[in-house]
Amino acid sequence: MRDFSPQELAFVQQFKRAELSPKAGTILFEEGAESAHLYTVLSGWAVRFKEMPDGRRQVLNFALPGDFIGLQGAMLSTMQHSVQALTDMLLCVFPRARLWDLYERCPSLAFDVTWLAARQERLLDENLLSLGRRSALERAACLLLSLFVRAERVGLVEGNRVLFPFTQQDVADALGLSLVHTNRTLHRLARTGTMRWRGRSFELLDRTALTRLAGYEPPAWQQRPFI
Amino acid sequence: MRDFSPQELAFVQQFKRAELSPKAGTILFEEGAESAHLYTVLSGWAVRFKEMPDGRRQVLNFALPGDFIGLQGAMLSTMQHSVQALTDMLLCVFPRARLWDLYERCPSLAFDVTWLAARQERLLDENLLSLGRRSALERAACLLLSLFVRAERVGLVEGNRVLFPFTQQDVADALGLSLVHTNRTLHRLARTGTMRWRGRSFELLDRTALTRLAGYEPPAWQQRPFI
DNA sequence: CGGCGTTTTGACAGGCTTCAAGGGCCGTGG
DNA sequence: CCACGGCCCTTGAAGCCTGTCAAAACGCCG
Repeated sequence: MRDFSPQELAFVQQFKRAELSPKAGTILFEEGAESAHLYTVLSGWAVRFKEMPDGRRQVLNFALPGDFIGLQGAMLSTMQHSVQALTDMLLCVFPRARLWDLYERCPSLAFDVTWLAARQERLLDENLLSLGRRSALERAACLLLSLFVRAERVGLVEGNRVLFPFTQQDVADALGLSLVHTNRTLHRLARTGTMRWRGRSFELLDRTALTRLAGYEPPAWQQRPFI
Repeated sequence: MRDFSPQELAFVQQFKRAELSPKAGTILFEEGAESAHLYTVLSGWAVRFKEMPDGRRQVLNFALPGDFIGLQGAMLSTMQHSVQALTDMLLCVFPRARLWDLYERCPSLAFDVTWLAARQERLLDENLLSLGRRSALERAACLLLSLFVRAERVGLVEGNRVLFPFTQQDVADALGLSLVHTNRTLHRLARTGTMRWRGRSFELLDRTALTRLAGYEPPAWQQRPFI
């Protein structure tokens, strides 16, 4: 993510008790449960989502390498959302109990944690705008573009292709649409010639046009500044 | 919010350079601008919202006493949303440039900042579920109930009444609905006998029933734990 | 080859939006 | 004191976007 000072590095090493390699499909956190630690995603994709008693499901967002998961649970006792691995993953485990130590002994890392939280909040804001005010087509364009850009940042894009490890059902749950309508919308989007998505492989054909369709200002993807 | 240690108190005093008393309607932050400081709400209400070029507007959430505003701007350079005062307010000003000092010199307060960010994120998650998966009636019930509970926490409720300082247009923009449909929905909700909202005065008549209508688990409003 | 999860397509119903206009409240000014 | 304008709330009607129901096609894997 960024260069660490030797001191920070030592500290991270000390915490980095373990790594975890959950298989695709593994539930990493379950709504309502207490979480003993939080994770940094080293590789792989995950979904963060909520479910209602009657089965309705909303995807809150996706987690990619470099993202934190479980911070909410660590700060506020129980988790109020679930997280599931979409691919095989590699996670860096961070014991929740030692979060306070981190704040006391390594303020620069504490700052990073808050920075990640703020970045996450910005993503959620953007999604909120989508669900509340964008049409189905705009939403789809917006989501796919956003995921593409994020994937690009962490080097998951080759040429103009990414492997999207989720189904149309996942996309539907992220867009707040029905599966059927999501399918039709994706086809409509494909017919604009701005992108292609067959199987699991997504291809960006015309970034400017897709951006315009999304009503989307590509959000100059902030890098963590050096304080 | 909680009891401070003398040390923390001294630190806060030192930062608390100024208070600000914006009038209702004042824009506190503007989308796209750099922000020089962030605020803690001491009293009054504000809206956090985003706007699209064509005028569509989505309110992201409301800020009440005890909430932070502007953290995103402080951590990630430019603001990507606007904030407007709904009432006359009293704000505690915190210079952005000194945020880092706080992390270095007062970890317990730094921890609080992150805690607030996590709480905020949880609110956004809940809203996301509303916009994506709840019907208009459920959304309205959910929002009103959530605002009532938050107002209750900070002592703004008398008996079972609160003063909601926003218009139906604001609610519509929060729910992601049109003004017309929001109006109809609010009437439909009133007809269930679970609440009343005339003028600016909101009255909760049947909390359990309204909760059920919202498909809402009242989210045990976490207090900040003593580490 | 059979089975299951995913994607696709069609038809129809309905929730929500849009357009339009009227009503109520309140502060301002003549 | 009353007329006026502005903002907010309310109500009606028409139509579109999106949801639901249903079924078939596809692709993958055992």
